[in-house]
Amino acid sequence: MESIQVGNFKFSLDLSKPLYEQVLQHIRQAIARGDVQLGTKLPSVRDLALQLKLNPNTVMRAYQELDRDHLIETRRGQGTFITSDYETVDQVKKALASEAVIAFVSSMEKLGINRLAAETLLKEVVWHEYCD
Amino acid sequence: MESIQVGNFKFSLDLSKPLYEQVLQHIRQAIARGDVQLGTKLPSVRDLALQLKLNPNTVMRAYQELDRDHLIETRRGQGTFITSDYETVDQVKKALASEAVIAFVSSMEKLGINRLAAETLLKEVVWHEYCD
Amino acid sequence: MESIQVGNFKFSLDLSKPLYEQVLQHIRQAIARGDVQLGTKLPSVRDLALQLKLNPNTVMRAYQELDRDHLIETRRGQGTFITSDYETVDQVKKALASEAVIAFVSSMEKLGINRLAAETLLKEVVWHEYCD
Amino acid sequence: MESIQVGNFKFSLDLSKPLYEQVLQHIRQAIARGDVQLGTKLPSVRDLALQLKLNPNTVMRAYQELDRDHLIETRRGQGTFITSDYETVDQVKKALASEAVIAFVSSMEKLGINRLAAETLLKEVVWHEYCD
DNA sequence: GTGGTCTAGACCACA
DNA sequence: GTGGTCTAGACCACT
Repeated sequence: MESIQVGNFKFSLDLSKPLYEQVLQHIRQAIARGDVQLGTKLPSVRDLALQLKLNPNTVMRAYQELDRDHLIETRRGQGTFITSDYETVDQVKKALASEAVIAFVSSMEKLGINRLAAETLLKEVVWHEYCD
Repeated sequence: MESIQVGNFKFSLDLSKPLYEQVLQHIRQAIARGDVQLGTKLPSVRDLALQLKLNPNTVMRAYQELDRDHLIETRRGQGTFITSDYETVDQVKKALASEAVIAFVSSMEKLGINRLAAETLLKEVVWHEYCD
Repeated sequence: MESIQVGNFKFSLDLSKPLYEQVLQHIRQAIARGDVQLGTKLPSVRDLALQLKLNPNTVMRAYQELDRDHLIETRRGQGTFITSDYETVDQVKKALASEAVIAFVSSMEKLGINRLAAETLLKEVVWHEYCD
Repeated sequence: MESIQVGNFKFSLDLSKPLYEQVLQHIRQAIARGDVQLGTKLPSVRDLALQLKLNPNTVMRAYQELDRDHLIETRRGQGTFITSDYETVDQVKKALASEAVIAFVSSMEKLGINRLAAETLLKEVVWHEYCD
């Protein structure tokens, strides 16, 4: 799993998920995390595809989906830009966070792990992470 | 999303993921949760397929993947049985739990949400759940 | 994999191969190895099935195949007996041995392992076995 | 038993074992033997199926099992490739070789053939092979 | 009766 | 174009 830096974005792609989805997620997370300034220009589809060694269609699809969520906007002849609307970014961030939380709680329930045990597990992981 | 009860198993299938995987997960979770007794016979491939309105091959694939993880074992001409080895079950349960925890923590990190904020989110969800 | 002693025969059954074949092999090997005296009476089908917790049909099939090779013979109303013909036993033994040798050499060839390397591997295994 | 050449692979299929397993083994052995270069593209599922006169599903199953062992990797929409990781190949090769050796030694023991006699048999076979 | 293999053919997602 | 999933239905081996 190689990691490639393009502008302010860091991409690491593997085969476990669709490539367009991974590209999409990396960009979305960078925006949500605040790693990139709102209103900034994104690399062109062709450029990013070249650097990530991907088919332009793959990058295009990632951009399209981000556009659909209004996280980025394409201006004819000028390129693709990150939205300037903080509200949108915040909403997306909250939605993603909420999704992750729900997925986690749901997993614990499906495995029959109660809240206390789940919290213990969480602490263990956080603890291990600090060891790295 | 209809829910179907077969023996001690409850299945609810949708189209978001491969059917065989959903069947697999339901059975695996039931075993991990301790809902079914170890060593018990599973419904036959044909039987489960009939009740879930699936093709036998789809059910079979779920069974085969569980077999590879040693959570179930197939005895020629007799049927398919849940493993009697508690160790295996426990390991699988721990692996699944750990996977979920790591996915959650990773999501939070990718979104730039720190531990405190993450915990707050978790509590909110639990609170909402009680409302349902 | 539990091991069960019945008369002079030791059976250890698993799920990797057909049960009737495993029963057949255990008996055949015991005869080839000289562990049981020629002309001796075998346990009855019902008896062996009971002790091995198998379906009588399974044991029956094993006996039938051994009968086909004239390694055992069933005498109406008296039971099943190991052949008294040493020639037959010797031929079967040689055939099985030859089969094993050919399988081994074939495997090595298919993996592109030459004779020298194969011999080295063989010695390693034998050496490890002595450690046990 | 006809033999079919496809790219750098030679397939000869019979009815003694599942077809998907034979396909799997031929590819695995070719990789272990070093007959094909690591990182190379395999024939597409449909293509190989066509040439071997098999159903695509049969070929796919062979590919999937090889994928699980990390001997090959499938890249969405692009095709199936032999792993580039020499380590994995080497491990698999060693495992297969070891398996064959153990099977052989075990057979000899079960037949009550001692080491010296086994070595004699081995030499005979090699001798016969040169006659062919 | 059980599971396992195989075929034929449809439909989908991805690049 | 690629692989992945699913169905329908046949046939086989084992118990």
